[in-house]
Amino acid sequence: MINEEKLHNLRHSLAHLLAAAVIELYPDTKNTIGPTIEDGFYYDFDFKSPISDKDLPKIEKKMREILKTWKEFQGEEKSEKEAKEHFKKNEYKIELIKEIEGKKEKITFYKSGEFVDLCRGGHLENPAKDISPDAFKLDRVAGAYWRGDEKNKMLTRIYGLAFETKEELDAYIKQQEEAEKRDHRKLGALLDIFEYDDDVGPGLPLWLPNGGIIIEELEKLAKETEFTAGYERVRTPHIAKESMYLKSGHLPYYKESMYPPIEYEGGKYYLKAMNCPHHHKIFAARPKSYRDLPLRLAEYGTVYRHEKSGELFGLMRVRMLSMNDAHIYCAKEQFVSEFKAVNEMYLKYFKIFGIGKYVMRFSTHDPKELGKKYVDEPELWLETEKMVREVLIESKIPYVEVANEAAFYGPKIDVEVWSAIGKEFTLATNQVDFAIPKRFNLVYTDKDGKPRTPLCIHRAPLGTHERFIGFLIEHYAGNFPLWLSPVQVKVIPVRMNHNEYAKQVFELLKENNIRAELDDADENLGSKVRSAKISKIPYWLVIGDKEITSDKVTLESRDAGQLGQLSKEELVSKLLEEIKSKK
RNA sequence: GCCGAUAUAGUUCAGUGGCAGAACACUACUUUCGUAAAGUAGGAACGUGGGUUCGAUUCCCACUCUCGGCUCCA
Repeated sequence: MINEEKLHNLRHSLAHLLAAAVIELYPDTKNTIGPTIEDGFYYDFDFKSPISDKDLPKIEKKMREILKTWKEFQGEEKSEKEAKEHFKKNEYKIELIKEIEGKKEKITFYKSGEFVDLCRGGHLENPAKDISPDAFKLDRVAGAYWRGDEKNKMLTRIYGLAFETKEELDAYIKQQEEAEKRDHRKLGALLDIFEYDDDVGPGLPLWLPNGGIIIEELEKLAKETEFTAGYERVRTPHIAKESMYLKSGHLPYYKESMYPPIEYEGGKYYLKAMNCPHHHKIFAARPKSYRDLPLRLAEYGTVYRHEKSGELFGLMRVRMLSMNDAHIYCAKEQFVSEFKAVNEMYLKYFKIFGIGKYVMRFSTHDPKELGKKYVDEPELWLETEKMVREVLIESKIPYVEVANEAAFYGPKIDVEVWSAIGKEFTLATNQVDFAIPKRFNLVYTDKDGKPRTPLCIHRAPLGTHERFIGFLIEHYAGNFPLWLSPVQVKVIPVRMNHNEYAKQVFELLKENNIRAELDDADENLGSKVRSAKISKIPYWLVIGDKEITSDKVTLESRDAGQLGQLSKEELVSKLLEEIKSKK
């Protein structure tokens, strides 16, 4: 088994090799940086004329040629002057050299064959011997901004896959192909869950009936859970006047991702991109006492965000989102227990859905950005961040803390998950807001008769329908548990003359609110079973002479195979029990 | 938004400067069948707008959508 450092060195050496091959084939190209990544390496270049993935085989061939001549890596320390002289035509390297110099670190060059690069080291001793020429593959070409900043020039990034052996590379490629099969975009079409239409617009999904059922079930779960937890449901309009977003302070921070306003009778109306201000207005609609707190206002609120065209991705990144939103208004003393209760709700949901692989990301502010990216309340930032951190530690929830990623109005905790093809997404969010209630002059009368401003917790444990269902499709690979399955049972008569009895069973299931479908097509049994399996339906019933004679049904399961004969009553109670258990 | 790629029936994929092909799905008929595809027939497509050409789905240009990334995000 190769150790991590060796694999890193292998990939890092290959990045050098890629740069060497590119420079040899395209001599006027400027090479920039080339780190290793999870499955290989990449290198960013500034090409004089653009290249495409059609050029990769040629580059790959050149790499293999050069590899034979690379018997060692020689490191050498250079002065700033020598380094700048060597890279005088490459402004990117000059920038890096200045940076290294600024940090008072050593400048080192590494040379293999004819190729020299600015590098801090970490290579194989003998690339020609230690790199298997068929265990790497140039994967794709992509654009990437210099230093990851969209204000900078766009460079051309070449990605490569690299492993110790060809077998590992092949296994990795195979595994990626398997993962693509559970891609929610593919399964979403196969299972008739959602669709896009050019006339409706990009990022605006149409939920087909099967998607509609999943949405209804999720909302039912949320409504029941929130009712028990003391939330109250509200409803708010989809548009609002500009003045509200000016008051909330959202407009300067959010204008880019809001749809342009509708001008009407001299006023500007915006499509809402968040529900918070509307809920704040509901808080303000009646005078509040400390006895009204905590006040928990919930709504599956639909919002519109004009995400950049290149950012759209299946159901995971869309322009219309229905959010499992709620705002909890509480006194400072109530904050910890409320925040804890919200966390517990998250964990309860994750248990229901069997979500185990996620990261809790605690995002805090950056004092340097106060007044710019974040509201200028240095003490409140520190105070609320401390409270959140303590709740996390006390609840023993593993988390990572990242600075400079908070919302503009307070710290937040995001739940990060990965899509089938490896993209990272925030599935759910839980945010503290100490700023906007003040801007809206939200107050309650405290015990001492004085007005006080409440804290606000924004929370959306089920995220948005779009992203959550996109995630669930991949999480279950389309094999939804019974309670979420659009079709729960398919009734399959063996021959046409069994249709009548099958229809009776079908009606019985429907009377019990079980989502059944009757397949009375003039087809043979094998073909009907096949279509039930392809649609990933959790249960089907086979009805033929045997069943009619015994007045029973034969139950079969997608996950557990043949379950034998049951009476109709047993069938209904078994299914209802499983639906109720949400297993 | 930026860099690169793609676009042919509902889906997966062929193909061509001169009448557009398959499989599955769909519809009808035949068949009446016990566990992942019965048979026959039929309807159904070259993303949009320009250009080159006697003629463009094919070549060129622009746009749009989608895909792979970057940036951003629930």
